Amino acid sequence: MNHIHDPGGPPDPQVGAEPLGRLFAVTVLMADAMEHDLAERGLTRARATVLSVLHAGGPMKQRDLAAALGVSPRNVTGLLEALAPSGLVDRVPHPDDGRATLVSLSERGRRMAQRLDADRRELARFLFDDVPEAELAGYLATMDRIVARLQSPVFGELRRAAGERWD
Amino acid sequence: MNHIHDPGGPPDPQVGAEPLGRLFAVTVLMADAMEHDLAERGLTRARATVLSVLHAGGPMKQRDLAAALGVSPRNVTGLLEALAPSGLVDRVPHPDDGRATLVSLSERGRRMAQRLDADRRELARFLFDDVPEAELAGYLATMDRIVARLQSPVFGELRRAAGERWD
DNA sequence: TATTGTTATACTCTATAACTATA
DNA sequence: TATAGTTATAGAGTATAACAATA
Repeated sequence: MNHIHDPGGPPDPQVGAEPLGRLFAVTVLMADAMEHDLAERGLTRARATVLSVLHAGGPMKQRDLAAALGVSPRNVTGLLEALAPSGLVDRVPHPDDGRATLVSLSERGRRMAQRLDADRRELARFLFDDVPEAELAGYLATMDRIVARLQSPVFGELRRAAGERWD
Repeated sequence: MNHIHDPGGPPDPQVGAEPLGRLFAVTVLMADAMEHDLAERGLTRARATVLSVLHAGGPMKQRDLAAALGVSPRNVTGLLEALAPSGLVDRVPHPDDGRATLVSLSERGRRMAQRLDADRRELARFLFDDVPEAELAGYLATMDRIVARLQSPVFGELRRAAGERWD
C-alpha cells in the first residue's frame, strides 16, 4: 500500500527534502483514500473523472470528452463501455453529425456525480476546517508557488539540463 | 494531460474546496513531471521505486521487496523482468535459502538510484528554496495536519458513514 | 479529403490461484 | 506442511495504427 520512496526510514537532511517529502506523503495517502472510496461506489479514478467532466460540461461528443480528459479517443470508448453496465451514462447518435456520438449523464449518473461532489466537500472540510488562518495562508501561498514553478518555462529548462547532464 | 476535475472552470465557493483544489492541482502537475522525467531515464514510477527501495534497503529477497513495495510477489517478478534488460538489477540464488532469490542493484543500478536522488534534491531546491520562512512553516504544519487526519481512525469512520449514507 | 469512433494490437501495473522446488 | 517464486489468467488504464462511416 505504501509506494513512497522513504517509508519512515532514516531522515535525510537534504535541503528542501523535508517539504517535498511532506508532499509525497500527502499525495500517496490521498490517492489511496480516494481510490478506496471510489471503489465503494463501484468506480475507478478514470471513470469518476468521466462523470465529473460530463457533470461540469454537460453532454458532449466523445471527441470532446477525450480532449477534456486528456486521453485518446480510443480510451474514451473503453471508459464508456466500462461505465455502461452501471447505467450512469447515456450514448445517443449526435443529432447534427452522423459520425459522432453524444454522451451524457443519466439520472443515476447525475446523482452519482453530485454524491462525488458532496464527498469532496466533506473531505475538504475534514482536512482544512480547523486549520488556523495563519497556517492556511502559508499553505496556500506555497502551493500556488509550486504550481507556478511547475508550469514555468524555467522548469522545462531545468529538466532538460538534468537530462543532458547524464546522457 | 489535465486529469483534474475542474480544469480552470468557474470557481466554486465551497468551504475548504480551495485548499483541496490546490492539493489536486499540485498532485497532477507533480505526477506528470515525474513520469515524464523518469521516462527520459527509461524508467516508470513502479520501476524507479524498485531501485529506490533496493538503494535504501540493500540486497533483499523478492518476498521482502514485495512487502517493501506493498505489491504482490508476482508483481515483483514482472517488475524485475522489466528492469532486467537495462542491467540495473542483479538476481542471484539466495546463499542460505534455495527457494529464494537475492535481488540487488548492479553498479549501473546504484548510479541510477543516486541520479534519481540527485533529481529529487534538485526538484526540492527548485520548488522550496526561496519560500519565505513564515509561509513554509504554515505549509509544513498544514501538510502534517493532513497526514495526521488521513491516518486517524476518525477518517475511517467518516468514510464508513459516507458509504452507508448512500447504500 | 478530413473527421468520428471503432477494431486490432500492445505495454504497464496490478491481482489471485495453482503449481514447482525447497525448507 | 509452509514458504519462495513462477506460470496462468484477468482486469484497468493507456497508446498508436488501420479502417468504416459520414461530412
